[in-house]
Parts: sequence; C-alpha cells; structure tokens
Amino acid sequence: MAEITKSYEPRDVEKKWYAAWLKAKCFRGVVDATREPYGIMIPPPNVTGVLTMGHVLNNTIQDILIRRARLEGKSALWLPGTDHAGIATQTVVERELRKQKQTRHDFGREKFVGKVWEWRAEKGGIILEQLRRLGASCDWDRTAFTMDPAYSKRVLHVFVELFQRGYIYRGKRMVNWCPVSLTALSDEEVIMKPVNGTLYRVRYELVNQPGRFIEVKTTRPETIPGDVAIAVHPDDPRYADIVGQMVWRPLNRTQIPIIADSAVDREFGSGALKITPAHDKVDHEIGLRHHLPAIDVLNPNGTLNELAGPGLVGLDRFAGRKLAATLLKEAGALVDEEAYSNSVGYSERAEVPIEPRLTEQWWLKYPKLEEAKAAVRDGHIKFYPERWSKVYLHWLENIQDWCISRQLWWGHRIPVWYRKGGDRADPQNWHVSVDGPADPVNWEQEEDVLDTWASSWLWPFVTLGWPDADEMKRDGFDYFYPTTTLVTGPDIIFFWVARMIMAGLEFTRPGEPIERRIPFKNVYFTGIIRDQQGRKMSKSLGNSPDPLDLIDTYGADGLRFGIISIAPQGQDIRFQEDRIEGGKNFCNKLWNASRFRQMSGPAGDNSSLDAILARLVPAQFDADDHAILDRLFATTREVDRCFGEFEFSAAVQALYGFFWSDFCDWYVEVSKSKLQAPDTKDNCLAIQDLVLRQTLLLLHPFIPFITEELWALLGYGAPGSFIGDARLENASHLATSSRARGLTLDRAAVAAVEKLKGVASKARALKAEHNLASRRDVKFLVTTSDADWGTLAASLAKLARMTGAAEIVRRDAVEGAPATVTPLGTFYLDLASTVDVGVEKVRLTKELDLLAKHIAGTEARLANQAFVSKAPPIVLEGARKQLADQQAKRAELARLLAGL
RNA sequence: GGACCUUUAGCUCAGUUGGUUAGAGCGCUUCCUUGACAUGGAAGAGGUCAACAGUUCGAGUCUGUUAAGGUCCA
Repeated sequence: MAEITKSYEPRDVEKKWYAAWLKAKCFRGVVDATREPYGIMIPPPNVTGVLTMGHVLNNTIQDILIRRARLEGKSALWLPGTDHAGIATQTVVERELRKQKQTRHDFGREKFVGKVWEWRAEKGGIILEQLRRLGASCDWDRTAFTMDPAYSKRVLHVFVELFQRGYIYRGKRMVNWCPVSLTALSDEEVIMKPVNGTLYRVRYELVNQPGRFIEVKTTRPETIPGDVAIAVHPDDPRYADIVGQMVWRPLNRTQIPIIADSAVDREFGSGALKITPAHDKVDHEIGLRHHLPAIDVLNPNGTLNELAGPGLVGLDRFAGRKLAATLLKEAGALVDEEAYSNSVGYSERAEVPIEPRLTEQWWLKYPKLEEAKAAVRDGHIKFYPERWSKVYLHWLENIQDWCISRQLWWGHRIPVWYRKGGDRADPQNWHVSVDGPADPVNWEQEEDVLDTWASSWLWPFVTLGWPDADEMKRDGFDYFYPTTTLVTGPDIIFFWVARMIMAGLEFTRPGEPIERRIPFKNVYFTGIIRDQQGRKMSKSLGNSPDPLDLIDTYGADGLRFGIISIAPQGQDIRFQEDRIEGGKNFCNKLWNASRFRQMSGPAGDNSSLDAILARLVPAQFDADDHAILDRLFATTREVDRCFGEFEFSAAVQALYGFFWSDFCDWYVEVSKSKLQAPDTKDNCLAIQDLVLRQTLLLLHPFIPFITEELWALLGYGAPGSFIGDARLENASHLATSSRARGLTLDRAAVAAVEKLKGVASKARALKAEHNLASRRDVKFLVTTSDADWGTLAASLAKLARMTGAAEIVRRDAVEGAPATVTPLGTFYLDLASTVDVGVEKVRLTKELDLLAKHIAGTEARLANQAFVSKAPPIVLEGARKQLADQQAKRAELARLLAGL
C-alpha cells in the first residue's frame, strides 16, 4: 500500500480518479428493476455559458444527491446537456461576424445557422468540460442538446400536438419587442427597472373651443404622432361636457376625439390620457373597445418612421423624445415638465428598454394549469424551501398566454407552412406538421423560431426518448420518470419549473394519475451567490471569481466543501474565499488523520463494515471508545436526517465538527497513549478504521476525489473497485450490525468523556495562566471524590498526555497552590514557588463573580412558585441539580480564594 | 400597491416542535514546530440575539407593531 504523503495535493488525484471513473463508466444511469431509481435532469446551462459560482453551487448539490443515491444502492442517473439559448447564442455569433464587418444577412439564413453550429462545435462544450473539473458525475454518454435533431423533432411534435389540441394560435397582439435583437420576448424575459425620466405635461386644444385645452401627462412625447384619441373617465365631471368633441393633436397636427373609458385613472395627472394604441398595452385595449386605428410611429429597430412626421422621422426613439419636447414647446403645447421615476421594462438579453409593439406572433395557452397548481398544492411535488410554492402558485393564478415565436434564425423553426400567395391570417392557408406539406413548392415555411424555453420545458421527458416507444425503452423512461429531484435557482420558477410541470402533465402517460405524470418529485431551490457587498455576481461587475482558479488553488473538493458550508437552505450566500480555504484545510485534515492511522500500525482487514466490526474487542472498550462510536452513530443519524430535509450545509457542519473536534482533537490524541499499550492497540486501530471508513462514506458525496483516494490508500475497497461501489450503512444499520457483534454502546461513557474534556481544558488553562503551557513536566495534585477519581484513574495516562503533565496524583488536601475546579475535582498545580497570588486572586474572583450571577438566576427560577408548579419535572430536576453543582463549585472556589 | 426574505460575536452565518451558562468558521490576543497535520495545536478576549409590546412559569425561538436592508410580482 502506498505511503500517504505529508500534505494533500489535489491536482493529480483529481485528474487520476476522474479518468478512472469515466473509464469504468461509474456514472452510467442504468435501468435496474432490483434497485430504486434516482434521477436528476441538469437544468441545461446556456450553450454560450461558462462556469460561474452559481453553477458550482447548483451542480455540486446535484452531484452530492446523485453520489449519495449511489451509495444508498439506488440506480442513479444524472443527465447532462445544454440549452441552445436562441437570442444569447445568435447574439454571440453575430458579434463575431460584426468584427469582420459582416451581418447574418450577408450569409442568409441557412449559412448563418451553419455558422452557429460551427461556433457551437468549437465553444459550446466549455461549460460541460468545466463541470468535469468540479467532479460532476453526469452520465456523459447521454449528453443532450436542445437543438439535437432528435430533440428538435420532438419539440416540433409537441408544437403540432398543442396546435391540434387548440392551445396554439396566431394573432396580432401587443408583444414586448426588443429593438436591438429585433424579436418579440415573453413577459418573463422582460426585467422591470426603475428609471429616472421626465414627465411632460402636454395640452391639446379643443377644435370647437379655441383657447380651451385638455392636458395629459406623458413620459413618451415622441409617440404623440401616434395618438388617436384622448380618453377620460366617463364619470369624471371635469370633462363630461366635452366627451365626443375633437382636439388638435399637437405633433403631426390633426384632429382626434375625446372618448370616455372607465380604464382611465382619474387620480393620475389631470385625469386625461392620451391613447396611442400601437405603443401601449392599455391604450391598445382601449383602442379596440372604441374601434380606433393604431398608428405605429416606430420602426422595428426603435427609430421613428415617416408616420411620426417630417420633424421626427429617422431619429432614434430617445433622440426623438427630446426633439418632440422641443417641438411641443415651440408649438406652445408643452405646459411644463418634471423629473419622474417610473418602472420601465428592459430586454433581459440586450439590456435596452423594450417597446410594446403590435405584431403577428404565435401564442400558447398554457395547458394543465389547474393540475399544475394541484401538483404542488397537494404535495405531489415538494418545494425546498416550501415558501417558493407561494410564488409558483401566484404566478399560475395570474398567468397570461405565452408568446412563443421569436424573430430569430437560431432555434426550432416553427412547423407551420403558409400557402404561397394566400392570406397568412387565414387558417385555411396553413399547414401544420412536423414533416411539412407534401407539395412544398406551393408553400413557404413560417420564418420565426420557437422561444428557447418552449423547447427546454420538455427536457425531463424528451431526454428520456419521449414520445418514441423504442427510444423511451432504450433510455429508461418507464424507470426514471418522474425524476427525483430538480435543483435550480428560484429565478427560474416561471421559465422552467412551472412550465416543465405543465408539459409533463400534458404529455406524459395520458390518463394516468398525477403522481405518474409530474416531471420530478422534489424541487430544491438554491440561494443566489453574492459578493462581499451583497451584490449579485455578474460578468459586467467582474465581481465573480473564476471557479477554475479556485479549483486550481484549493482543489475541487475544497471548493465543493467550502461552498456547501456557506450555503444554508434557501438563503442567499455571501461568498467568502476564506471558507473555500477552510474546505481545503478540512481535506488536509482528513488526509493527515488518515496518514496518522497508516503510520500507527499495520492495516487490518478493512474489506467491509463487518470485517472491521469483527476486529473490535468490546471487552477492552474504555470510555473514549464508547464515546467516539456514539458520536459516529449520532453523526450518521444527523447526516441521514439532513439528506431527508435537503440541508446540505448542516450535514457538512455535522461532519466537520465530528471529524475535527471529536475524532482528531480528542480520539486521535487519546489514541496516542492507547497505541503504546500492546493490549489496547489493535482494538484502537480497529476503531480508527471504523470511524475513518464511515466518515469517508459520509463525506464522499461532498468531496469525492480525496475520499476515493483515501478509500484506496487505507484498503477499504478491493483493487480496481471504487468507493461508489460500497453501500453506505445508515445509522440503524450501524447499530444493528454492532449489536450483532456484541457491542452495546455505553451512553454514560459519553458523559464521562465530556467531563474528561472539561478537565483537560481546565488544567491546560491553569497552566497557560501561569505561563507553563509549554512545560511538560508539571505535576497536578487532585482532591476529589472516590467516584470521580475512579473516572480519572481509568484515563490517567491519556489525561497526562493531553494536559502536558508528567504526573497526576490524588491528595486528601492541598494548601497554597494555584488551583482550578474541574468537573472531576479540584486540580492543583504543584509548583508553589511560581504562584503569583495576585493573578490567582483575580482569576478566581472573576470565575466566582460569573458563577454568582448564574446561581442568582437559577435560584430566582426555583423560587418562582409558578415555575415549580408548572414546569415539567425533568426541567425542574435539571434546575435543582444545576443549582447544587453551582453551589458546590462556589464553595470550592471560595475555599481556594480564602486559602491564598 | 401585493407577496416573501433578512436583522444573533469585528466579519460571514448556525441555532429543528419554547427549557440548564446562545454556538461555529474566519479574524484578533498570548503561547507552542512534542513523531498525523503550522493547511496545525493550546488558551483567551468578544454578544442587553434590530426596537417595542404581548402570550407563557420560562422567548434568540411563538404573536403583533415598528425600523433598516434585500428579492420577486404588479
């Protein structure tokens, strides 16, 4: 067996094991009817993406779940892939073309799409490669891409199905238009931002009453040429006499009517509203009610067109706004202007204000709305943290039809053909099918593509071969669907989670119960990773560390351990690099404890839990042996619980505390004495082997590389096998197996060890205060009861070593030596000459004062008749015992103080 | 305007059905290279748990109000 080096060097270990795992196909998700399935579909990152800290957190959690599932004996599938990300990817490629002064139009649709595929082949796999560095145990053979031909065909199939089922329609409606990307966006792709602008007060003169005006307030004077009416509330007495009259539109001067509509807010401004149906959603609805025309004064790219009038035509909308204000002023129509802050919708990708715009688009009425609500409300799908279900339900309650067409070239081209020369608005001229019409020369295909999300909402079942029966069988649809857990960010509830649930319910296993059709059973929402100032990490701020740099510095395991340790369930995370360093340090600690074990004695039979248990000699167990195994079992239980509740950081903290404090700081230290004695050595080594084995198994999902390496180095697995081949015994299994080996843990031992720890700590503190911390030749004298001396005597050698003492001796009485009151008696430092009486007095007085405070509190509680009569007996008894202990300690301290 | 989250040590955060003297990591102070680990060990300083009111024998924990910060939706 190879010797363990002095410190852990992750780089080569990670490379070696990842290659070995791939070679042995450890990550393959296989159908195995004898085992329980566990499935996770990766939320496919954008094909343009590079690994961010958010991905690190997200994918580490997925890997933890998958690796734990394997250790629990489940057949696990983690299916990876990427999303074609229509706008983002097209933008990236167009930007590259622009560097060579070219546009996509120079190539034409087919050639441009070819360029995108080239780009994807070259750069589109980066993020998946980076996930491998992190240790992600995805079934890479199944890597999917939403533009794969097979995937694409299934997306089109769904479109055709939804069309035939009456969910899809075409219509000229208001959409969110991005003037940079030149495409429609869904409501979810629009980000509302507060904007500081100007509110212009504009007056319109009545045609029949020159000199009388009606005033409106607007932030967008450049759209005035598109005004077709002024609207007031029908019950507004201020305007009752002029409804139906005409006013002069001050830009592109013409006459427009005053109309009455109850949608007008009487409280805003003067209570009159200019109606521009082509450029505002509410105005559009009002326009429809009153049969008004819509005058579109903007070009698709956001410049003003000839309908805006000769003064404004050709200008960008923002320049047009300024000039419109000037023109209004010159015309005497601008009453005044004021600074104004309002919310403006921005295009998520292009980061410019969107334009409400009337265009022909394809729309989807969401299917299975009610069932999607029920799936979460009735607990078929569980959200962690649960509170996000409220956000989910609220969105579904207020849902609007989904604009699924995009004016892009990169994406799934909508499978609709129009009869050449026919009216596209007339469904008689449509052909809707996956394969297209039989006589293609007579038809032209719809130019638009589908929203990316209209392909990725099918991810959980399309990646399992749906709807083709043979492919579903090949990919294990029956076995893995519904998948077990989805891990994602709450910002994606609407884009993904809700839509995936609806798609699953609509399309999979028709007629079967809801729990068979949902796409996943659990949804875990991660927090958002922020920087030290609490800002979101983003490329533009440059405040995100490169995860690959962190892996180089701290190792993948260090990064994983660190990020999980600062990621409590459902809370945003402030990133701290020192916690990642802490992860690395923990790995090194694990490494060195294993190294100590290796140096302490020859390896025993470590081939299985039972083999190790068989090496234990329960008759030789001392309190420390009982205590460490008790803590191991408790920690196993706690980690079991954490996985049930998706509390990963709590699991990591439990493991950290157990391994570092209970095992390394105490058990390994006391082992040093036990290993000197031939009669206790083998049992002690067996206990170390047991603890290390179970700890490696518990830690493996979090830090897979180092645990795999140590598993091999300590001989837990047969050569050629992996830690992932082992089965993780849960807490009750551990207890049952050890009972079967005649081992019953003595719970009292745990309390005894706690007392011994207290003794060591107090004794070391006493030395430190007398500047003897480094002396190893001190002698402790102890006055104590027979019972407590019994506990001390059983651990004397260990205790001497732990406290750096040459000797610990019992005495009936000691006078004039510095002392400390420990849980097992009073310890005196037998170095009378060094006593600084002043220091001693200060120390003892301070301790006495603190104790007096606590005693007063306890006495007050016990003196309270209500407490004594109402508190449960166990609490009452605890309080009485506490008081007795405190009083005894006070008496001892007082005695010591008086003796100085 | 509606919904939700956060407020505990210098910093970042735990604290699970209310119950002994509120914890961890980092940072800070002092000491220690003794054969696993200085990526380490030991000791120590540091908190009126945002504020107020209420429920209770008992509140960091439950209820209400307020304040500050944040997120989402309209």
